Amino acid sequence: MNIRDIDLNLLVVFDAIMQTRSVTAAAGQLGRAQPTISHSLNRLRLLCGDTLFVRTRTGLEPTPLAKSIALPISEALTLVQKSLSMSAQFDPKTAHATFTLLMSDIGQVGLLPALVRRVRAEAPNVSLVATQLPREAYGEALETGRADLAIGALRHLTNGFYQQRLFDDEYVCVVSKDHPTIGDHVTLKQYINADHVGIISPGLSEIEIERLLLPPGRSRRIVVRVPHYLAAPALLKGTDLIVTIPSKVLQSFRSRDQLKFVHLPIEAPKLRVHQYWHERSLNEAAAKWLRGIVMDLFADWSGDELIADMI
DNA sequence: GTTGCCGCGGAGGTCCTTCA
DNA sequence: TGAAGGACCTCCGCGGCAAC
Repeated sequence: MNIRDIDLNLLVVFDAIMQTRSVTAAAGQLGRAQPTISHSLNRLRLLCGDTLFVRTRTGLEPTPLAKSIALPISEALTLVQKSLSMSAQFDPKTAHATFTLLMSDIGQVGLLPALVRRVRAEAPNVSLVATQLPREAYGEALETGRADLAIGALRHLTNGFYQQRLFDDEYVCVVSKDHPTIGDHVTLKQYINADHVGIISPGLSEIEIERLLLPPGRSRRIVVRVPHYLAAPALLKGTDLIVTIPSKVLQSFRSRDQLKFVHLPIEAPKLRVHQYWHERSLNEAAAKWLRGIVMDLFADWSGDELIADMI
């Protein structure tokens, strides 16, 4: 028997006759005419090479073959029905799912704890995987489904991607508390002449950051580059280095007592943090639920409640 | 790759008859 | 009484093809 010859509706008819032990009753159950069900049964008989049901005084009695395939067919139909309805709706209370989120290390420290608490409260069988990829790999990860959501300032994600603003942040400078030349504020001359720590951010490239923060034609001297924000405090202590970071990153540093922050010497545009997803998951119920949770948690987020937990 | 058109085959419906 | 099946009709899905 070739699976291509099987019409799923024939299995539905078989299941209905198995339940009712009657062609007429099966027709009533399925909303079809009695001859229709009879025709369907006939096609099934030809496909299976078996009469499947024989008439007796008490109704249609299944043959041994019909009895042997009844349970697998019933389970298969249930599975198909469940699978189709699962894609259309998502019940967080009962759903088993794993979501992969792309976010920076600081996102994992600052944003993830609140998200985990919320997800565990609403969806006990849902797991989260937080990971960080090179900037150029974010798009492909979302496009192929290796990741469900990305959080950050990922301005390079445009065609085929959707975004939703979560909160705004601003850049600040951080230096060692005993910095030899920078006191309570930093001048533009001091900022440009200083030796900088560069963060290899998955969001904005260094060129984009320079364009945002510095007057045209000016550049910073970066003497050390690190891939994680959390590496910055150790590099700053006892040195004359300076790092430019979003203010919420500063709040996430556990040991801030040996550091001080100063405002930028120029008026820099706000850093807009969004959640990003690919159009493939635009209408997926599970993905919509996750985006709703993230939006609910971090829209106009101050971050204070999270920082309070960490200090 | 998508869309629209056309022809064909098959499934479903009704009506009716036959049979167990 | 209810299942099976024949005759006939309608409708719909699918494949092939062309155009974009």
